[in-house]
Amino acid sequence: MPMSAGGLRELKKNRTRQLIADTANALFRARGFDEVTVDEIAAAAQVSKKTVFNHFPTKEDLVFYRAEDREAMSLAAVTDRPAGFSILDSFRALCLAQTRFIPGMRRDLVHPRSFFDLVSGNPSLERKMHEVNERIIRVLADALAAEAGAEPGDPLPRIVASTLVGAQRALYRRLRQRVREGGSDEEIGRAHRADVERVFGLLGNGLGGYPPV
Amino acid sequence: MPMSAGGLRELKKNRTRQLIADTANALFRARGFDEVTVDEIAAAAQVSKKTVFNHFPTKEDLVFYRAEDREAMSLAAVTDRPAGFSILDSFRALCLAQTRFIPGMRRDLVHPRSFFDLVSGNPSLERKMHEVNERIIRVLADALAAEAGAEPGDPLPRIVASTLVGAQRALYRRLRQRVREGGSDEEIGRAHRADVERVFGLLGNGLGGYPPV
DNA sequence: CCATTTGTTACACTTGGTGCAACAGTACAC
DNA sequence: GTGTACTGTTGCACCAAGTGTAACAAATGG
Repeated sequence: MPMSAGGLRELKKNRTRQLIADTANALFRARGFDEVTVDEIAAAAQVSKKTVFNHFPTKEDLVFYRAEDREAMSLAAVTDRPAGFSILDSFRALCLAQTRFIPGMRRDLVHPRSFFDLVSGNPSLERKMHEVNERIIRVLADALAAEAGAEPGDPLPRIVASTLVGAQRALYRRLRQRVREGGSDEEIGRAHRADVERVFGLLGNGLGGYPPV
Repeated sequence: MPMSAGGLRELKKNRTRQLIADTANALFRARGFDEVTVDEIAAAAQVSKKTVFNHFPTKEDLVFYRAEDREAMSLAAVTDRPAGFSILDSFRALCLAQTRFIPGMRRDLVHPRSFFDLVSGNPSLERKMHEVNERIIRVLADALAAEAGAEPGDPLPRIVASTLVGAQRALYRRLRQRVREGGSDEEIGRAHRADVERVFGLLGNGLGGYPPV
């Protein structure tokens, strides 16, 4: 009989998975994505190459293996929102809360190769990132369609989803840029909140007036 | 001395390029993307494998080698619009004009493997498509930022660009779906125009009220 | 006709990724 | 405990995408 969780087998499997991911990312950060081969990763993690690919279907997945978190958060902003909150409100709240990533961003920036540096400038990793993004949009769009009771094929849910995720991403990027440029948490937080209000002001009132004359 | 165009060498080069692309796409349509190797393409086009990769950096580029067209069209909607037209107006016009793709869609649908079938369901091609898309968004965002006189790092142009391109894509998909479901050009055109108005109505008036209660 | 440029080729090589059969440790039933 | 089914890991052979390089051949310009 199969057992789903809690067993010793499951535990070891997860350990192996984590070990592989950690080993790989340490190597990537030290030397860059393309400069590390899967054979090396396997050797460093003392595991066979086949095992690496058993856990991660592609080399890129070794970098993005936590992408589900972001997906879950975006989705929760839709499904678990308090009564009276519009979806736009929820996403605004989600974006305002991005300031909690500031410490992590600061930590990331001291690395010789930040996570961002790793991804940006590497075509295959950028592709993978867009893929992850697109998946989030799709999931969100489905949730929106369900809530709106949209008929199948209705393009609106997808457009709204793509807009919201796009806004979230752009604001995240902007925030990281602000952190990179320096300043206290308070200053950055204030500026970020202003960004969020500006963006959601536009989204709330319509794009027709953009750019302003 | 180098010569940019018109020479015999240039001509032959373009011929080779076209030949390779045509041969490849014919094979892809006949048997599917993964079921055709680059070696086969090279053999069928009577060209060396290296030559294929000289013209197209990746196998996926053989499918998307016309992507620049879409990019140019989206960009023109911003830069070449008549006075008094907002960007939103231009994109609405661009989306309304999508009905001109209906004949092409009809032709595509009779193929054993339509272009859409080729891409959808193939992870690497989907990734490539998202990459192309993201590039269009970036180019458009830059144009928007320039026009709006936005300061560097401003997230707004990117968000607007991502929304507009997302809308364009979703409406295109919807249109193709309508074509697939059948109906006269008039019926489909009418339905499409209604879709466009609905979408741009929402974008013009703000997303706050979505979904309606 | 000669010299230069440049697209094409052959070939060896690296690397990501798969399929398969064998192996080893875990789970479980008795 | 012991046997047995399950499942994660392994080694290995193999495929295909993509690169580097040096040689080749056609076009260009003088």
